[in-house]
This record gives sequence, structure tokens and C-alpha cells, in this order.
Amino acid sequence: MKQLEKMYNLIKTKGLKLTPARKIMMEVFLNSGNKLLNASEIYDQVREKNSKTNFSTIYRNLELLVDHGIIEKLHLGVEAQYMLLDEDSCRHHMICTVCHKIEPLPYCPLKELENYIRDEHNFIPTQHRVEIYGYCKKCSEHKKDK
Amino acid sequence: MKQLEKMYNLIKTKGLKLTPARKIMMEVFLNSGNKLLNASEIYDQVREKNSKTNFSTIYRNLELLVDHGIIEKLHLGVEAQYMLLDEDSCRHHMICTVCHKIEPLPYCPLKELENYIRDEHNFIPTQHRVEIYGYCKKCSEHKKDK
DNA sequence: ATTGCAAATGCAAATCATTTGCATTACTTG
DNA sequence: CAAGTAATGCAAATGATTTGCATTTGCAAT
Repeated sequence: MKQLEKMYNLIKTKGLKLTPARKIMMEVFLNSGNKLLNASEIYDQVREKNSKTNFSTIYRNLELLVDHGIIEKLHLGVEAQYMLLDEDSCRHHMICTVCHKIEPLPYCPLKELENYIRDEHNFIPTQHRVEIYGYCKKCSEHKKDK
Repeated sequence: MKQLEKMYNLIKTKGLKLTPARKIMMEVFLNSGNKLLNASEIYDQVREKNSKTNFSTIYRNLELLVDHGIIEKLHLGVEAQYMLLDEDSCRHHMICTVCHKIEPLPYCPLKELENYIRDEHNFIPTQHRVEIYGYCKKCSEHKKDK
């Protein structure tokens, strides 16, 4: 439960009120098993614990949490997906195309690339995103079907 | 005009009919100056040349062109964006956050990274996407405001 | 503890991008 | 040139996300 307390404190630190909806949303993220969640998955899971929470509350809080750097919003398809953004977080992920589990990649291959881009392409890099799609360990073991 | 003819042939090669809407859409892409275009930008530009083209035609053709590997669809924000996919195309882009011009990156930094991922993370990479955000040449020259 | 108030919420309706059903039209192949 | 299928126009549906407004609530100051 220490993780959860930390999240609560983080929310307060940012000057946000610690409301029931927000508490439950943090639980949901911590229990997501590192999967990307879309708004309605989050909504459904929050409703299991507090059946009166409204969809607009979910959306408003997601936006707020993104703005405060607590979660990250990814637009991989028609609907946005969200994930917890931990301290040492980076923008490099391994995303399983089967189970949608997302794992951070603790290594940035782009240092040299950015120098090359700056020097050879007259483009000033400020941000980058690397996404590696494929099969995570579990899914590659079970993929007798594909 | 050679470029455009090539596009026309490509469409026919794929077994698609060469309709006015499709012709104009190819023109729009070729004249986009390598910018990402969203559906309504494409719609507006097509309407300039053929005022009766319907939005659903645009969407249907965009989907078809994506399916046939003629254009690429990127979900960077709420609305999808599209770009021409040329022969030697890769999934590595430099995207200007000011003017939204997109330039392909003729170098893949991920060969080694994929080996590392496979060996150290038990993850089998099948696809990847690299996006470098920043200022393109033009915009970095003019950015007195930022 | 109680109060005051800005922040957060619920609700319903609006918005915006995208999709779809269906009747009509128009490319292309023979 | 005709036939058949693919493509289109139109209007309405869908689905995700946002917003206005009245009500409630967390929490800092009393």
C-alpha cells in the first residue's frame, strides 16, 4: 500500500484535492499491471469501487493528471490511452500488440541520432518518442495461434 | 507532373479505380510540402478543385489508401493525420512542432536496440516507430517569438 | 469542530471526428 | 457501347470527448 500513499501525496503536492474519484483512479493505474488503459476501461474500473462516479469526472481528472505530469496520454489509435508516469520515466516503450502491456525501456538510443539530425538535417530536436511493438514474453510463449 | 502520373498508376496497379476524388487527393498530397494533413484539411483542398466531393468519400479513400500502402495514417492527437508513403519510406520522422512539416529520417537507429531488447527483455520486436519532435530549419530561423 | 470558498462533481446536452446504410452514379473491362 | 462492380453523395448514426451549470465537497483558516 506504500505505492498508493505515494500517489496520494503526489496529488496533494501538486495542489490538487484528494477526492474519492482521484484516489480510486490511482488505484486503478497501480493495479493495471502496466497496461495502457483507455478512458472507458478506467471508468469501468472506477465504477466497480464507486458506482456514482461520472464519465466527465474521469475525463476531467485524466486531463488534470496529464497536465501535472502524473500520467501520460498516448494517442495510438482512435481513443487515447493512459499510463502512469513514474519518476525515472522515459518516452521509450515496448508495447505488446497482443495484450497491450507496456514496458518502459531503460535505455535511450537517440543521443547520437539527435546530434546527427542537428548537424546534417538542420532540425533542432526537442522531444522524441520511441515505440517498439512486438510480443512480450508471455504472449510470445502463448502465440500458437498467430 | 511525372510524380502525379506515377501516383495514378500506383492506384490503378492496386486495382483501385482512378476517380476524380482520388486524383485530386493525390495532387493534394503531392502539393502538401511534406506536411501531415488531417482529414478536413484534405477535404478543404479537394473541395477547392471539386466542390461536390463528400466528406465520406474522403474518409473512405483515406482508409483505402492506407490499406493499400499508398499513404500512412498517424495518430498523434485527437484527429488522425496522413502522409504520402514513398517507396523507400520508413517509420522514422522528424516532425516540426511549429509548422507540422514532416521529414523522413533516412537512418534507422534501432537495429542494435532491437537485438538488446530481444536478448535482455524477452520481448520480440516486430515494428517500431521513432518520432523526433523539434524545430525544422525554417521554423528555427523564425522562432523569435518562442 | 465549524465555516467559507474555490475546486470538484454529476448530469445532460453539445461537439467533433469518423463511420455507415442505401440509393444513385461512374470507372473500367470486354 | 453495355454490364457489372466499385465509388460516391447524402443524411443519419456512432463513439469519444468536452462543456455549461447547478450542486457538493475537500481543506485551509478560523
